[in-house]
Amino acid sequence: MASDQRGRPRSSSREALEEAATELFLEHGYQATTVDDIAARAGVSRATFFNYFPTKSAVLWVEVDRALDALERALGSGASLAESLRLVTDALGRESVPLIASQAEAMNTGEDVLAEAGKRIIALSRLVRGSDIAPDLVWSTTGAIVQACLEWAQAGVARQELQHYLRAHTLI
Amino acid sequence: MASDQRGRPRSSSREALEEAATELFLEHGYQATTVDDIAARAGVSRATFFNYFPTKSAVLWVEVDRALDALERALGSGASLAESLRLVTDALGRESVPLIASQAEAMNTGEDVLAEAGKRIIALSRLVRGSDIAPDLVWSTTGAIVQACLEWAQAGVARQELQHYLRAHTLI
DNA sequence: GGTATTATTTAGACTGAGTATAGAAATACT
DNA sequence: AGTATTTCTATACTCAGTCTAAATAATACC
Repeated sequence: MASDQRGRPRSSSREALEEAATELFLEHGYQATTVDDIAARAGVSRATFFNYFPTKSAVLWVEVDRALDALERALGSGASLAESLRLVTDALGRESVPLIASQAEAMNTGEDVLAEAGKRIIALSRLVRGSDIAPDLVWSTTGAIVQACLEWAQAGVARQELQHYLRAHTLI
Repeated sequence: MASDQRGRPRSSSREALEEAATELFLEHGYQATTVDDIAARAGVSRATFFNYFPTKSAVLWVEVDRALDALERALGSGASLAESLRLVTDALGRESVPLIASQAEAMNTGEDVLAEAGKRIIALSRLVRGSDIAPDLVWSTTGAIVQACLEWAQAGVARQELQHYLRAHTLI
């Protein structure tokens, strides 16, 4: 197996699965692609898929989940929400728009992917609740963050950094 | 309550299913209850359950979905968001808190119910987007509505009408 | 080299949600 | 009565996700 070559362990199976899933989602749509299909194209077994991803949809959300984890860590170290958002978005390139945001349409995603989006929004709201934001502003703040991220993700060639959209909503 | 032994139960299957599901969710938790269990207690077949509810979790959300439908109708008739919210909440009694909101904890609901909550939030955001609200305020407005509804649902004996909480967030 | 240890992968069986369909049973309508 | 329509059921199916136990790496250590 691959040892950690720089910081985190690199698994070729994981990468192969991510790649195979992305291809198949774009080729045949999210619904029409089964976990078996993904594993087959990646050249591993079905069981291996679930070694690396808890659910089929998780492949679509790796970047988002990583960002949420980073935000949680930042908040955990005592930073304010605004500071934490700055921190997390600093580490984000202008072009690293999550796959799910840029390709959702092409993948013909349906209700289940929608539900997954909702899960992340709720997870975000929990982080906001645990931050320095006043309790009665938790959800409007959560909504504003979602809004900023969507504007960023859906922007075309004129896309600016995520921080710009957060600033426009006076979040940072 | 049990129905008569011979022939079909007088009450509609739908009501029997709703009741059976609620009981079982409270008795054994949401996860531990299968659709088979619900159908068995309701005295109907599993297939009948899916005649009335698209998913197992839908039983928990009937009131919420009804409210969302009402909001959609109100907006469809040209009313502003504030007016529509007033309209819908007028038809809501002070005590008719959705089952899911008041009993979620007792039902030991997990990730899937969370995902269902997220679906409704996204559905709400779509309605807001189709209303008179400015595009860049869609999500913060959505968040504020969610906040108000949660405060209402989670209020104890001192609960006031939903309109009170919406007003506190300057939504109506 | 060889051997123990550990990480990774695998097959396979299982549960349970959700879908599809065709037919049976109840109800409504005339 | 008979017929149409709705409601219900049996059954078989797909697929996601869980679990277990074993096989196959890869690595560490001697």
